[in-house]
Order: sequence, then C-alpha cells, then structure tokens
Amino acid sequence: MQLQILKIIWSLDEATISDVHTRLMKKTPSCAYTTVATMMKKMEIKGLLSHRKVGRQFIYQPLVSRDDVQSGVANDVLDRLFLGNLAGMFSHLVKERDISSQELEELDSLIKKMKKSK
Amino acid sequence: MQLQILKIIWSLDEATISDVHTRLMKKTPSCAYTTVATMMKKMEIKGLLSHRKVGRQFIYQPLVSRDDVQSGVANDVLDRLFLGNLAGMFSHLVKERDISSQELEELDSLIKKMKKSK
DNA sequence: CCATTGATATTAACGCGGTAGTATTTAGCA
DNA sequence: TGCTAAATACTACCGCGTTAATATCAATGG
Repeated sequence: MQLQILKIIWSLDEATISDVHTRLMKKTPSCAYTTVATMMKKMEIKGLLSHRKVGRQFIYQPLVSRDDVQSGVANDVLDRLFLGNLAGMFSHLVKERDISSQELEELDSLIKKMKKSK
Repeated sequence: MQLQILKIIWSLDEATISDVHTRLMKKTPSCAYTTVATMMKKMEIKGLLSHRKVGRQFIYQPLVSRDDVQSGVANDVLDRLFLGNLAGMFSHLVKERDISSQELEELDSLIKKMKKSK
C-alpha cells in the first residue's frame, strides 16, 4: 500500500489524505479513510513523505522520487537475487512477456549506446 | 534471511538445519541455530520447503526452484514499479553499474534473437 | 449558538519475518 | 546403565506493514 500511496502523490506532486483515499478506492474499494491517514503518518516518520498544514488539512509531499525508488528496488533485486547478473535477470523478464517491437528497438539502441561509450 | 536459506539449499539440493546454519554463519556470525530452525519450519508451513526424517535429523528440500523465485520477484517488480516498461527498468539498472563488454554482448545477442523470432 | 461534518489524533489489533531462550528427546559413548 | 551432546519442539518477543474503530477538534450552515 505504501507504493500505491507514493504513486498517487508522485502523480499529483502533492496531495491531501482525501486525495489519496479517493484515488486509492478506485483500486481498493474496501479501503478505510483512517487506514490511509495512518499509513501516510507512518510514511512520514519513515522519511518517505512530509506535510505542511493548510487550513485544517495536511498537504503531503514525497521526500523520495520515483526514480530513487525504482532504481533502489530494481538494483536491490538484481544484486540480491541475481548476483548482479544483468543478462540473467533480463532473460527471466523477457521469457514471460511479449515485448513489442518498439520496446525491442528501445533496448537495442540503449545497448548500442553503451557499447559506444566503452 | 529466507532468501539466504533458500540459496543455500538450492546450492546443496537438500540440507539439514545444521548444514544451513553452518553456511549462514559465514555471512552472519551472530545467527543462532534455533533461529535457523524456526525459520525453516516457518518456510515449510509457507510451502517453500519440505522435509523428511533420516534418523533424528530433518533433511529439507526446496519446493520452489531458483528460477521460479527469480522470475516471480523480477516480474513482480517490473509490473508493480515500472508498469511493465522493460526498457525503463533496464535503463535504471545500467545507470548505476559498470556493465562488462561480455555482458553487453550477451544482452545484444538476446535481443537479436528476440527480434528474429518476431 | 449549536449540531453536523470533515479533518486529524489516538489507540489497538493482526500477521509475518526475524530472533532466540528454554525444554525435551534420544543416540551414542564411557 | 547413565551422562552428554546434538537434534527438534515449544514459546515468546520485537518491529513493521496493514487495517480500522473511536475520539477529538474545529469550521460552518442553520
């Protein structure tokens, strides 16, 4: 759920509890308002969010960027589960999915670029 | 720690608690024997391991393969954190590391192969 | 002015990963 | 036979993510 909340705040730049709750309910209709409020408070303690007061409302902002989280998690998995073996991880990823031609081109050019910079 | 235990059992095909504990201590010297035993029992309840008795000892086997776990985790991250955007994930992974020429070739040929099968 | 409503605060429960002390059993040795 | 060491069994605790009920507070409409 923390990731869900971050995603919503990232997409809005900043958000109230109400903003997050409303959007969260579209995916998880059974989600109580106070649950969201509690999580966001804990995420602030943890250093993921900060808030300022406007009127009676709290307006939350992310303290971590989407890029930071993406990079952190992906690299952690690569290190811990694949011993840094990128090609090994990659082959697992493409095995189970249909990669579009466009995405293949994107990957191809990424690799070409890396080869050149060697 | 569950991942550490699985890695050890995968590498040995099957293992006693003692086997696992001994090897685990090389990385985590402060790890108590009973801690490992408890974890492995919980992992069995969870469906990750099974055991048979030989004499007084339990011999544990994995019920999940390394490939299954690798594939499951990697694909989960790709879906949940990157919305399935493989190139996006990939670029985060290469940004922070030095990829060897050999690995680049490996990736390149993987992509070539996929292009052909299109 | 007060009741309703929308906001945050407080409190608590649960599951699970992790950690480990203590108890019990038992095989093997002296 | 009886003791010791090794093995599992049992029990308990902590932290954290998650969930949510209840309490409190404050603005505002009647």
